[in-house]
Amino acid sequence: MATLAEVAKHAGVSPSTVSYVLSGKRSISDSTRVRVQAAIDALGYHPNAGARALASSKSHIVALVVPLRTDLYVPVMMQIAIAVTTTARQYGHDVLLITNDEGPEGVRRVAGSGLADGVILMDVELEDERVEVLRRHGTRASLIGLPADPAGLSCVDLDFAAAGATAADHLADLGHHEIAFIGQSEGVYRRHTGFAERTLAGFQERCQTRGLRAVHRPCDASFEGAAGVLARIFEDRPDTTGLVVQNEAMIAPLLGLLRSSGRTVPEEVSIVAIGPDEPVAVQTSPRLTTIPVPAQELGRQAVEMLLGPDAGNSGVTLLPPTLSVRESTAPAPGR
Amino acid sequence: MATLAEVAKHAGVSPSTVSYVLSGKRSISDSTRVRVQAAIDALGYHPNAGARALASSKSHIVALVVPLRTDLYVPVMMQIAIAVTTTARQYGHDVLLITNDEGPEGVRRVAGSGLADGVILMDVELEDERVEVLRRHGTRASLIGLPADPAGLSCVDLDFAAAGATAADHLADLGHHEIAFIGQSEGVYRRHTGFAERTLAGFQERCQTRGLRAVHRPCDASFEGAAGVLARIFEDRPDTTGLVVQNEAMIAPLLGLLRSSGRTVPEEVSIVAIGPDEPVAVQTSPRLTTIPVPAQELGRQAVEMLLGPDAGNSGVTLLPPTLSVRESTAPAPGR
DNA sequence: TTGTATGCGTTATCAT
DNA sequence: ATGATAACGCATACAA
Repeated sequence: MATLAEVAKHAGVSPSTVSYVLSGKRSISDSTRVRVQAAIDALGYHPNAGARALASSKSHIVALVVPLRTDLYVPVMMQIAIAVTTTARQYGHDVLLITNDEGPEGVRRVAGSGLADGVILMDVELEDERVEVLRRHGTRASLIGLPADPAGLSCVDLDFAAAGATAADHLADLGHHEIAFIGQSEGVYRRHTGFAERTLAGFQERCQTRGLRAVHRPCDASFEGAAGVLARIFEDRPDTTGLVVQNEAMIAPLLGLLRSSGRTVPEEVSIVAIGPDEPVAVQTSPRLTTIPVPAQELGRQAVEMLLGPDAGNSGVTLLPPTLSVRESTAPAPGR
Repeated sequence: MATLAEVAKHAGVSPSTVSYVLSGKRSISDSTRVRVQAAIDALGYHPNAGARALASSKSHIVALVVPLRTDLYVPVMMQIAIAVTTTARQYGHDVLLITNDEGPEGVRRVAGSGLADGVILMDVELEDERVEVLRRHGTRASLIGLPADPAGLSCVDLDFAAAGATAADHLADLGHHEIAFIGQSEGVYRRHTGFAERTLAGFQERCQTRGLRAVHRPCDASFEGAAGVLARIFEDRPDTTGLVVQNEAMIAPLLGLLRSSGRTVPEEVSIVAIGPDEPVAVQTSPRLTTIPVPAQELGRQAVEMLLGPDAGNSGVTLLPPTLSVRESTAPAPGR
């Protein structure tokens, strides 16, 4: 591995000149720049990451902390992770993957060792130990999701409350009166996962203002779970004509169950899905009306908050939900 | 940030002693070890990653190169990524995420800069430029998947040929005669993606020995794709009673289509799925008979080959397929 | 516009 | 069993 010093010798300049050619932090005459560049190419020089990190006390690495739970939908995480990685590259940074089985200790480790310049937290909980570690440590961080107290932090998330409200509105506009919210598994609510609670709150509030009768049913990620929930809904409230589903894994089973129970979508039952657009919504029949979670945008903005032009400005960014009307929603029957 | 030198002063020992307490590379009297440890705790010392990497020329980081294509099933990658990360941690390593949009250059970057000690390649193609970069560079690497020439490389993969054969066997054992293989999208085969070709080859060969009539149909990841393929299969060969599906995203649509076209599973049509077990197979109705891709095991072994006790031994590890018989396969009708 | 010299925090070699 | 100290490769403040 060639070193900067060797490049300098080869080009007949001083080491600092080579360094400045690389960093562009001071002006270099064209002639020497060319010579240096030639030497770099000739020797196949690559700056040593460790040395660079030591000298500049910047690792050019951001840590991405991902949950390893299986009860939240995986493609969203993957999309976020990829968006984070590609965006970080645009700022000359790499991404270190930290799984949450290390807990807060993982965050302490990467922050304390200077391994990462900044940390991105996914799947933030309302009271999150990792956030405390970051605060104490003074590490630059950005969160995807909202903790109970976001003071001094950079956070970005979908405005799930608005998403819930939008779903209710859409069904109300179509003349539905009895609707049901099929949510995540109970554990998610028990952990007080922010996004789930906010969606539900926004949904319920809007149902009230619009005069809709609504029920909430958590749903385990299994065929039985879906079957049980669905049966219960139509037993308790046979006149239910609208479903809001925030449980992407259950979309396919749900559609199958509705079909085999003889309820047509959207003629008899309308469905609005809150979740990832990509894999599921467009592969179903009928195609789903959705309020997509903008995974890519979340990842991008998280990095932007960390490394972008006005990094350091703490604050909460709530992305407005969008409604993609497809084929799974229609006017309520008998209207 | 406390430094090693400060810890040394605080403990009244020399810097090297502290270093050796940390690394355990030479014997230390209990008394000083305790004093040093106390100083470490008192100052909240964490070794600086950059300095450590510079001095030891080991970053304790492995790079994981993930594809960003959307036509291969995402959960498998996520499972592999997580397995890689947790296993790497057991060896005291972290994982750097590299997306394949950087191409071979990304590999060159992390290897050349010493950012990573080793590289794990996912979604390896038969002729893979990245492999050449690694070879030239002499970087330690392990591949998940098989290149055309694996000489000198550590590779691990599911034995997809055996998997294809196992699927054929299972259907043959059940008395099926006309069967169809629903594969990945055409692009995957055009790129000569190893696993797809090997599965198909193993399948076709075994069909021949067992006297089965078989057709292969690539399938795009869309509802229309599934519908078209299915229609074509039953038009060309109305007596088809067995389906082998290696396209996890299409499982749900396929089941839906079969149901709405009045073909019952498994009474009239049997289905064997080759793909991830977790999310899809157990959420369907009926539950799918599968030959699972052991994502976790693949990730674990890839790390093991890189960092484990006998790392450096190049060689190809083909994991034997397993067959999970569930509810989607039954004896051929009329037997 | 370019060169010189020092320091970054560890590891590891050589002493003792 | 422990201490001194020279690398490690680069960035940057200071000179010229």
